[in-house]
Amino acid sequence: MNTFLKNKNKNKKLQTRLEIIDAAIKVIAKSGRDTASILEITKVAKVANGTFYYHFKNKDKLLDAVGEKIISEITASYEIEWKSAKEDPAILFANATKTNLINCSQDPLWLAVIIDSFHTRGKVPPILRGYNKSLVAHIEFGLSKKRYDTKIDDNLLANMQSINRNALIMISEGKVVKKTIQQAIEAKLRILGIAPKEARQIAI
Amino acid sequence: MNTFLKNKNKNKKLQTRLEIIDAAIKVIAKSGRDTASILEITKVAKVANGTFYYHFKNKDKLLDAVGEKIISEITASYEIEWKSAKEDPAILFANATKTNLINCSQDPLWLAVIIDSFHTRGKVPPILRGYNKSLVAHIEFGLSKKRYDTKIDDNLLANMQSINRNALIMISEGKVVKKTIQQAIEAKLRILGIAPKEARQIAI
DNA sequence: TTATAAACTGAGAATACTCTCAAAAACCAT
DNA sequence: ATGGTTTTTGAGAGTATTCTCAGTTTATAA
Repeated sequence: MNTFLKNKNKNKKLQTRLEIIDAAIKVIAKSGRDTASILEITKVAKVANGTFYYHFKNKDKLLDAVGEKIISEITASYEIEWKSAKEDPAILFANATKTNLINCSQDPLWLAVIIDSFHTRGKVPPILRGYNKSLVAHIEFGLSKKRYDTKIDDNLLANMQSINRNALIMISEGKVVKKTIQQAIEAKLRILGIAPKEARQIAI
Repeated sequence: MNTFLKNKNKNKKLQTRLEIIDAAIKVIAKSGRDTASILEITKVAKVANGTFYYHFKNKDKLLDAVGEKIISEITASYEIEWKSAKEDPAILFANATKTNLINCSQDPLWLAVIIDSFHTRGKVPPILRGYNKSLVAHIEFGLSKKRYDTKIDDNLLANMQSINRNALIMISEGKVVKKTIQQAIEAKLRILGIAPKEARQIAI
């Protein structure tokens, strides 16, 4: 069998795989990761139950794939030049938060899955894994410029993530996106040690 | 049958009920609300599976009872005079937060159950229900004294709760209690609009 | 001691879910 | 068309869970 055939088959296989992932996103958005069943996902994807197990070893692997898909969609056109030394770190950070929250809010289904991924015991889902690294870099940049008054530790990072999460929940419940994002930015900057009034200025 | 007998029987019934609730707390602390099974709970409580259904209509009712038990334990000796008009609202709020977090940390099992109760989709568990009311009262008091710079809304309350939750998670993971509580207080005051340095002073 | 109501028991019915596997279908180079 | 390979199918084995219920045990008033 030549390469062409192999690619043909690969594409077919890939397409079914993607259909299953899309169905999973729908079902997870509705019922949450834990309650979502393979049976319902395959029903939505219109494939047989066994097909699922041809494509994924188990439910965990599917959840990884779902997380990776959403991450890649969200971060696709998402690059912040936080290194540009001239800019105010607080403003860079505000912009990054805004971009991030807007990207997450693009699709109600992603929003639901991302929020669901915060409700996690144990293993951190892939959706959340990459986030801390860039967050730390941002905050370190601000600290190096003496812009913030805080220390970086797990507690701080958790609080930053929680503020994002709460903003996303508000958005998913129908609150005005722009105002909600402003509130999130203001809260985060205040925790970092920006003066209350200035934090509000930057957030607007 | 006279009252005495009825009371005797009631006590016996009550005791079994309490044993089931205690077992439930152990199992939920280990596996979380969703994964905890009646079967395992009755095994830990050393009663037959059927006994559970003699005492509780279903798992939901048990979870309510667990929440109520923990709440009542935590709030037993817990009364803050936030009305005392002479005091600084920020200091009162700091003390309330401290008391609350310390109370929650008394027992690792409660801690685990309370943290688990934050990981919730849908219906708010009873453990969390009462909290917002006193939180709002505190913040309103501070606003009336022009001490804070913020507005009260769902987002603010959610952020306050999240900071508590993150502190409890840190404590349950072995972080130093005192320092963790200080960080939580500092973060909450900063979000409310207290100047960064002053927030740290109050938190210490 | 006995009668009676409350409390408890555990087998099993009903349901739901994950995952396997032998067989069928689809695909495509020849 | 043929044949070999990949992909899909769905029945069902295995497991786990919730909840019911007919029958047993326990406590105690009389």
